[in-house]
Amino acid sequence: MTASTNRQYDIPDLHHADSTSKGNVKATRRDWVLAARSKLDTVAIDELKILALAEDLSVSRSSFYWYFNDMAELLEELVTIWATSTTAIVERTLRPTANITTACLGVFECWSDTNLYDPQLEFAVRDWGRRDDAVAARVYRADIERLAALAAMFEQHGFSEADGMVRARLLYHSQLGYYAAGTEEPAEVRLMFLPHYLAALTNVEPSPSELEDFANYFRSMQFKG
Amino acid sequence: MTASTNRQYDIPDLHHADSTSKGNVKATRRDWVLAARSKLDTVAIDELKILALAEDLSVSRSSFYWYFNDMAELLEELVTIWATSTTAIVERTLRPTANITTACLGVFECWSDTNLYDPQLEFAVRDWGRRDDAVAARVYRADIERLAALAAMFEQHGFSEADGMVRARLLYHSQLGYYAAGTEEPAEVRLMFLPHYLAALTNVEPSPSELEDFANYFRSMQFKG
DNA sequence: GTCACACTAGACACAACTGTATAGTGCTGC
DNA sequence: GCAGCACTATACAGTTGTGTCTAGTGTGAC
Repeated sequence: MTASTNRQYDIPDLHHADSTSKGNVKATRRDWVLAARSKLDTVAIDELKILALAEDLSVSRSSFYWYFNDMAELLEELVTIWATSTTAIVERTLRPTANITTACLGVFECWSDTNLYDPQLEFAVRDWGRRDDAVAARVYRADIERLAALAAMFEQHGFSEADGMVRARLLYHSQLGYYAAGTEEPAEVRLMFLPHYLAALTNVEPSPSELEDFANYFRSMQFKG
Repeated sequence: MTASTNRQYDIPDLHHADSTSKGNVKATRRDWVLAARSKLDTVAIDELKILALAEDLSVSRSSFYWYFNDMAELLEELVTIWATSTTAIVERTLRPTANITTACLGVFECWSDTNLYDPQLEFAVRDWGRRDDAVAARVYRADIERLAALAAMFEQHGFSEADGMVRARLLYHSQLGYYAAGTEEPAEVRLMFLPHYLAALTNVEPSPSELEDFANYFRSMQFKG
């Protein structure tokens, strides 16, 4: 392979507007990653083409090979980014909460914020896993971890082990299924269904103030893109 | 991975064992379709290659062009096959049933039988829809139709319109999510969770005899693979 | 000002795949 | 037993993608 591994970049949070104004730079490593992510709405993750990304960035292909050895390296970075969503979910299941309703609403925050959980990337990786065993194993572990965390959350609020697991699955799988179906609804429609969802999931009627708090949070997120 | 696949199979509805024993025939149109379907575990539907299928069938590419104008025509056939699953689901929601539990169990029959509902094909088409608008529109209509049928089923058993819709979504989306997560569990494990699922979905405890009947049906299906 | 560094352009060789054109090949029916 | 239909093999030209190599180019440091 090429020896072009001179990087100073550090993607991790992918923030900070590029201060890389030095040299003859047209596309940064981060630009390539972002170009890849935004291509996922028209191309499967394992069918991303260097040429196509180069055209999107108005740069020649050779720029790519400066930052990455090959496409596999870029894809690895995408999967790494995807993996952070598991942390976000698990973190919320561990928050101390007054009741199961607010506990669930805490998790729902993830589905409100594409910085925490990006459905497009989620399904891109998941689809890839359906064809690639190594990716499938990582997706599998993530699912196990998420479900275990959610089940523990239900148990924490008095549900039996089996019942907690089923409700964890209902919550998680129905959310996955919601995105799998590609449902796109206005925020207000989603909020309208919310109390019924919560009631079915928790067996407890949510209180108006709980709903109100979440609705405010949810609406505020819609504007941040 | 050899291609010595002398099949006698019969997966979907397109039946009738090929009486085409005439002439110099090595691969029938149906063989091409089946080869495509069985490739979906390693290749995205819109990335199927004629060359690869030909190798699987131990036949030259030109055979393909005798049966199809191009790959688009084969894919159209796959989507047509996929579409039959909607009919299977809707048909079951319309069956007269004594209570909501048996009504749900009727629908669950679809998830037990890959002739009625093939998760692999389902997600292959769905993934494709995520990148192709025309396919997305067909998937969207199928989801609407399935959800409306399920919601009507709940309403038929006394649920309010909003509650029926939410429970229809929970049932359908959680099933989609279950497959999206690629969960593979032994039949007995799935049956163990079943009563809890039903209770959460319907708000009614299922009776032992209802569970028993379904378990027998479900187990019998596992061997037909 | 000029030099080195960090990056980029363009060209080349190669591989995979598509669609078409042409020349078979082996049952089946008569 | 042979004519013809239904299908198949092989060859060719064209497209799209990859990875590598070599020769740049603009900017900041000195």
